[in-house]
Order: sequence, then C-alpha cells, then structure tokens
Amino acid sequence: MGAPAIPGVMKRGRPRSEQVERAILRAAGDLLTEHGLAAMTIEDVAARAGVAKTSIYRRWSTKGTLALDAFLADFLGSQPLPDTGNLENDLTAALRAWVRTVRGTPTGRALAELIAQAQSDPDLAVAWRERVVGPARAQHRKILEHAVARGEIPDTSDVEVLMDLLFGTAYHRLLQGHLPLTDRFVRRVVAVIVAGAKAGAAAPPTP
Amino acid sequence: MGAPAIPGVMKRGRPRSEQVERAILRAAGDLLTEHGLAAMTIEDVAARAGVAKTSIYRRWSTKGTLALDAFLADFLGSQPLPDTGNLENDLTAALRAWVRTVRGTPTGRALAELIAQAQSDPDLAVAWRERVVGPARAQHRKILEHAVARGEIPDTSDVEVLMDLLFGTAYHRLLQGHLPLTDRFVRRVVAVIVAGAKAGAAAPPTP
DNA sequence: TAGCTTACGCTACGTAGCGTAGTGTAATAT
DNA sequence: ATATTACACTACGCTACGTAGCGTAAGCTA
Repeated sequence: MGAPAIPGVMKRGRPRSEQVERAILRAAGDLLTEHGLAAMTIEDVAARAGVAKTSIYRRWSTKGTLALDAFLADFLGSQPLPDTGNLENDLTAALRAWVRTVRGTPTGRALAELIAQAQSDPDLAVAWRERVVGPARAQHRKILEHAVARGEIPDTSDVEVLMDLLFGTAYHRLLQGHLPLTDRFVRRVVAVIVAGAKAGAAAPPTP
Repeated sequence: MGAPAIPGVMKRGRPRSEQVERAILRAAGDLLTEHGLAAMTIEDVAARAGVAKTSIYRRWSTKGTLALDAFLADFLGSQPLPDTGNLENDLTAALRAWVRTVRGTPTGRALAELIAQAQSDPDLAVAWRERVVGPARAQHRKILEHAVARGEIPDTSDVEVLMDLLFGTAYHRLLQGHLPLTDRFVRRVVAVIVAGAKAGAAAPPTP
C-alpha cells in the first residue's frame, strides 16, 4: 500500500484511483456487450461508470483501445492450449473452443467490431496485434511445434501459413457472415489442413 | 429515350439526373481512394461532386452502401476466372490476382474498410454478401467444380469450406496485418488446400 | 399552353458526440 | 505547510449527421 512499484520513480501528487479504472472498464465492457462497439460512446461509458470524461481520456486515447482493454478482461484465458499428442485433435479442440466463444455471443460481436475498428484506428491496430494476435498465435504455434517434434508433420512446415489457414478461415465466416460456424465446418477445415501439412504441402518444395 | 423501362409504371415529375449520379459515385470513389472510408463524409462527397447533400440521401441511405457502389465500379471484373485444366494452377492464379489487386493498394484498403463498416451497418452487410461475396464465390465455385468434373478431387468435397480456406486465409492477412501477402504465402496456401482436397479431407469421412 | 409532380441546389436548423479547458476539491509526497 | 497530480463538474467550440423549407428546373398529362 503506497509503496512504489519502482523506488525512485515515485509519482508525486494524487495517485490514480484503481477504483475509477475498474469502474470504467466495467462500464465499457457492459456497453460493449449490450450495444456493441459502434454504438458505444465515451460519454455513455463515463455516465455509466459514474466518472468524468476526463478521467477516461487521461487513461485511453481512443475508444478502440479502451474497448480492447474491456474486451481482454473477459476474453483472456478462454482459449485453451490442448495437448493430446495428436495434431488433428489439438487443432480441433482449439478451433472448437474459439467457435464456442464467438458464435452468436456478444464476445463474438465485440471481436468482429474490434477488428473492424482497427482498420481505421492505427493505435488499436498495433495494440490488437501485440495483445491479441501475438499471444493467440504463440499458443497455436506451440500446438504445431509439438506436432513437428512428434514427427507428425515435416519440420520445414510453414507454421505461420498453417495458423493462418486454421483461424483465417474461421474469422472469414465470422466477419463475412455468409455461412455458419458449424462443427462440421470445424472438422473439415482441420482435416484439410492436417492432410495438407502431413503431405508436406506447407513446406518448401524439394526439387 | 424517355421510354419507360416498364410501361405503365412511368414515373411522374422530374426524373433523376444520371449526371448527378455519376458525379456522386465519382466523387465518392475519389475520396475513398484518397482518404479511406472512415475519413469520407457525405458532406465532402456532396461538395466534391458539386451536388446537394439531399441528392445523395435521396439515393443512398448510408455511407457504406454509397461506398460499396463506388467501390464496385472499380473492382468488378478485376477478378478473372482461370481455367488451365489444373486445380493448383487455377487457384494460384485466382489468389494471385486478388493479392495483386489488394496488396498495398487503395482498393485493398477500401476492401478492408468496407468489411469493417459492414460489421455495424446491417444494410451494407446484406449488400456486401449479395453483391460482392456471392458473385466472387460463384466464380471460385466454378474452379472447384471443374476440378471435380476432371476427377482431380472427390465429388463429395465441401467446396464451400475449400473456398473459405483459400480466401479466408488471405483476408486474414489483409485484415489483421500481422504478416505480408507474399507470393510464397499464396503458393503454400494453395498447396495445402489442394493436397488436402485431393486426399479427400474436405469430404465426409467414409466409415 | 397550363398544371401537376418530382428533382435539384441552397440555406438553415436541431442533434449527437467529440476532445479540451477551467474551476474547486481531494489525495498524496516532500 | 506546500507542491503536485487526480477527480467531478460544467461549459465550450467543433464536426458531421440527417432533415426541412425555399425557389427553380425538368419532365409528364390534359
């Protein structure tokens, strides 16, 4: 209590209230869930949190980065790292967990709207890649590296492409909305990728 | 000239000016190219087109649908239907053409921003699926059906999933921006999908 | 030709949300 | 005690939205 995280750079003046921070994130999360990102305004968040607008702007520069923090509070940890000793099972479990989290849920809509917002908000785009895309891919990379270690797929496989195939396909249906994210979809996507990877198609051709 | 498209439902009063329509679409297309969709305003479009705002609202209900029409004027017909007699070559040609159109181009940014806008504009979302996603998929479906007809892949293959794999993966890199759309990426994505499809992984399992 | 109807450009308006500034008070370190 | 920063509150100027009213223009119908 009151002890500085880093002695010597102790801040002077009144410290920022953690309670204010929590109230803002909670209000933003609620509004994100109830009405979506596009309909969420900073003024609404402030009113709902019982906080002044300036207390929000002091912490976040754009609506997108605020929404990202509110989103991560709910989203982090919902994506497991399966390790069954079988690539197809692991990928199926990972994609199924993702589908369960996003299909027809406020989380799914928030996910889509955050990606949308990032197309015109460079700050959010950077934060999104660093705090969502990066960590998620690190998880999925492990699944593929385990498969390489087991000899299921060639060690020259382009794991980045394989990850793009798996989740790019799923994000496609989420964002375009042309077809539903069914379990059959999950199984077939995984089956094609695993078959292709095992055939060495994700590796450089050996002439 | 002056003849009604459907006799009997001849409109009364002053007809809408095609010149106004063209001026609006041209101005919207220019602004979309120069500044992007997020920065484009109806007022700017009106000013640039030398037209009243009401003349725009009379024709389009939202910025998104206007931008879609402006976008299609430039985008339509840029995606060829390759038919070389070989699935891998056809898919590679199709994806390469798409990459060439979108990578580092205003068209690519407009594409991303339209998908973004569709996440919070239901009218645009419907129009997008009907006028962009639908026609594009119809093209790509032919490529896969030709491969089925040639016996390259099983006739039970889930062509919808295969299309999602091909373009979903590419859209993923466009929208997330985590990795570039290189030609090696194109070749590996196609190789995995073709290998998987030929192995029957996109078809229902035969017990 | 006269009359009806709709489109058009123009100006003006009310609304919403943005991001900032000013004020007085509260909380902490020196 | 004093300096410094955070906070709530109020107010402000700004931008863009979407609509309304006006007079004029351009077609049809009688």
